[in-house]
Amino acid sequence: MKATYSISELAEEFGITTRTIRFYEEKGYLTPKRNGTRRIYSPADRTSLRLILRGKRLGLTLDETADMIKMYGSPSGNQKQLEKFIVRIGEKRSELEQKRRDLEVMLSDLQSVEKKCHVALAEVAGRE
Amino acid sequence: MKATYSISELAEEFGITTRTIRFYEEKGYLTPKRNGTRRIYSPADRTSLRLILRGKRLGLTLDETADMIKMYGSPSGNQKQLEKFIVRIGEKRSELEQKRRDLEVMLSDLQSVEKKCHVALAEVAGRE
DNA sequence: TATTACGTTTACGTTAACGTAAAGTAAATA
DNA sequence: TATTTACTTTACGTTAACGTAAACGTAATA
Repeated sequence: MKATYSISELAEEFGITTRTIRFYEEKGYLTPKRNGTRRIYSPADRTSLRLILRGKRLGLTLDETADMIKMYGSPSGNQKQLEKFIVRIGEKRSELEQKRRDLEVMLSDLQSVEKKCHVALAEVAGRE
Repeated sequence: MKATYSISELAEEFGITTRTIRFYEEKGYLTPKRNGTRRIYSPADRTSLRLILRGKRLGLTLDETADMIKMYGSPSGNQKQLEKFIVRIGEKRSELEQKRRDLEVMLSDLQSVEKKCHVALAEVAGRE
């Protein structure tokens, strides 16, 4: 497990451009250390980046993803704050569960189309 | 089951604006009939809209979703076309399965945070 | 030592997916 | 008949998430 990463290493690993990584920093979603003028990324930075890209794949905005990343910190605060926080978690969860339902439907639709395809293929093959 | 819908009926049902629906038509993703100048939506149009919004929730672009909708038609063509089509379906499926894995991870992360919250709550409650 | 590789900042450009506003039509209702 | 109510077209505006290009710095290599 490497201790630090350059910007182009991360860009290559995740299949994105360095511009994208700098953009995330510009917007405050990443805060790498510097060696002189060069950016130095820690494993924690790398993890943040991974989470950002995961959120992106699921159609979350950067703000939404940043919100989720914040949630991952260990929960603190008084009773009221904790209770509010639990409510927020519940809201996020139902969003994600909706997405999961959408996914299941799409996947099963795809599967049924694939079956039809194989039937049609057998049709064609049977005619030669 | 209604036979036709007005634009505002659909907008209200799906929680979007009429502008959004007109935009989808402008881009060719919907093609309602007309009664004079008024748009008349069939149940099939409504289904298309539902699929578009489902894709949107999952972070698909309109083009990607339109592609998927096209796939849902009954498959036709010669052997080569069918085989190519099956490959495309497989690609789409692995995309969606990646999304599903992402979702599962996020959901389980959320759940573990929620547990921590309840522990913290018990802590606080035990102190009064 | 020249040049290649990798990095930097600054700044304007682009695209998708709508928002918003203006100005008009057409049917239903007071 | 006057006025809502619902709908229309046209057109410019906005935001997120980067792309692209210019001009420059620095460190390793030929």
